[in-house]
Amino acid sequence: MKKNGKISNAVIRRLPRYLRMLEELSVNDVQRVSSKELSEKTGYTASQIRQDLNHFGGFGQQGYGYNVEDLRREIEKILGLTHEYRLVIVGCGRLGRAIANFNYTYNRSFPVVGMFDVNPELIGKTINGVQVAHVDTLPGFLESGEVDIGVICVTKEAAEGVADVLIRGKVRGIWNFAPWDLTEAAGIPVENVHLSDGLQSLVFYINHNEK
Amino acid sequence: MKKNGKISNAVIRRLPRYLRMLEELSVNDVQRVSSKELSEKTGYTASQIRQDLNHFGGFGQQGYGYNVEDLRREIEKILGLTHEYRLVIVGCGRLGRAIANFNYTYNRSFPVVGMFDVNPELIGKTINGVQVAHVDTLPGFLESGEVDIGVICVTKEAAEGVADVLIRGKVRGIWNFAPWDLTEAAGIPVENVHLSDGLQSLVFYINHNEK
DNA sequence: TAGATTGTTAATCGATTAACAATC
DNA sequence: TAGATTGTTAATCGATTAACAATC
Repeated sequence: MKKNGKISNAVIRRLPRYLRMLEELSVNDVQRVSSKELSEKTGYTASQIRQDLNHFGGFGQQGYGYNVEDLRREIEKILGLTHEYRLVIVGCGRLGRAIANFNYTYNRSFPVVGMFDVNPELIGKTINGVQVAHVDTLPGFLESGEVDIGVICVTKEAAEGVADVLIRGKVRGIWNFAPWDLTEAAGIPVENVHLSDGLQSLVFYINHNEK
Repeated sequence: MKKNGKISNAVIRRLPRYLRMLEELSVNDVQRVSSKELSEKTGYTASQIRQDLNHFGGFGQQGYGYNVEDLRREIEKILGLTHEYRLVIVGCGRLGRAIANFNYTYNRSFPVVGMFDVNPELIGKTINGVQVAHVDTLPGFLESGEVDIGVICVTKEAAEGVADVLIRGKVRGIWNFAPWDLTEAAGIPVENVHLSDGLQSLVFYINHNEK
């Protein structure tokens, strides 16, 4: 990071989007891209894009723009996507299995190394090559130190207990899909995904869609 | 809406969170709540909460606070959660089925009325009481006019085509889980859910978690 | 009434946009 | 060189926070 100041959350949230656009350009064998072109693709202003990227360093070249491959690699470096992050999924209902599959298909740098549930019908089953184990075995599994991120796909009621186990087991971050807010008081970064929040704001816009 | 000015996106995104807190209070038979208490629960400042709520009207009472039930109902009214929204899910892979199940379990005011796929192995199967049909039958199904929201759970490649069909079929909003940005140029509100964006910013914070 | 807490205005803060000199 | 486009500073805009009078 070039600048010393703290990078705002808003900037960080835009990086994955830049990355997606760059990957697309890369796939299409586009070599260079200007902030103006990125602006058209992302909907952010060209000014904002240049501003954002400059928080981390001068990746562009005056009169030319940005080299697609270089910029992609830089953003990957900034985010830390240069190596794998091992996931355990706790809760193997449909959502847990969907995440497992999603990661297996699109997100190869986030391998699922363990899956846990309490349901005897699921335990022992193999999902994308990973056998579901009982949650009671999770603390022992975490002792291996091989887990980076815990994914919580259990009910609201069970979520807090699972979070505790994951934190005690020293995972580095939590991706929480339970409808319950795990605060950063946890001491590790937490990404709370509230699917129905998004659906509810969609409903607001449906009802206020002037036209 | 009391005030005439446009309500900012940031405010709308906070409403579902307020609603969640109020539902919890309601379940616990709490009658009244102050902006200060809501502040502790949500992490937003009391000032911001009062500001937010006042965009829509004076729901509180000086010296007392807010009546939990009333406020809950008001926010539901603002969002438009006073009646059902019928969903069709396009793409019945694990993610589509997870959404179906999620809605079936937690979101009873968003009934899934149709599920569609192209995979012959899935067509005819019943998921939470809904039979999966071939996507080719989707335009006909939409003619009934009984669908409010289309949920896109197909691959990136197929997403645009599905969006076209949904828009032509006059759904009122789209909930898009495909890793592709459907712009609001669609003419109807769209909620793009990019699961991996969240995971990637989590990784950033994992790598920059000072402590 | 006194105490509490809202509704609302004003102050502050931060993020976005505009502008342009630097330079490839 | 001339044209293009960045990097960066300054201006603007909007959102958040602070403060307090209104009032239950």
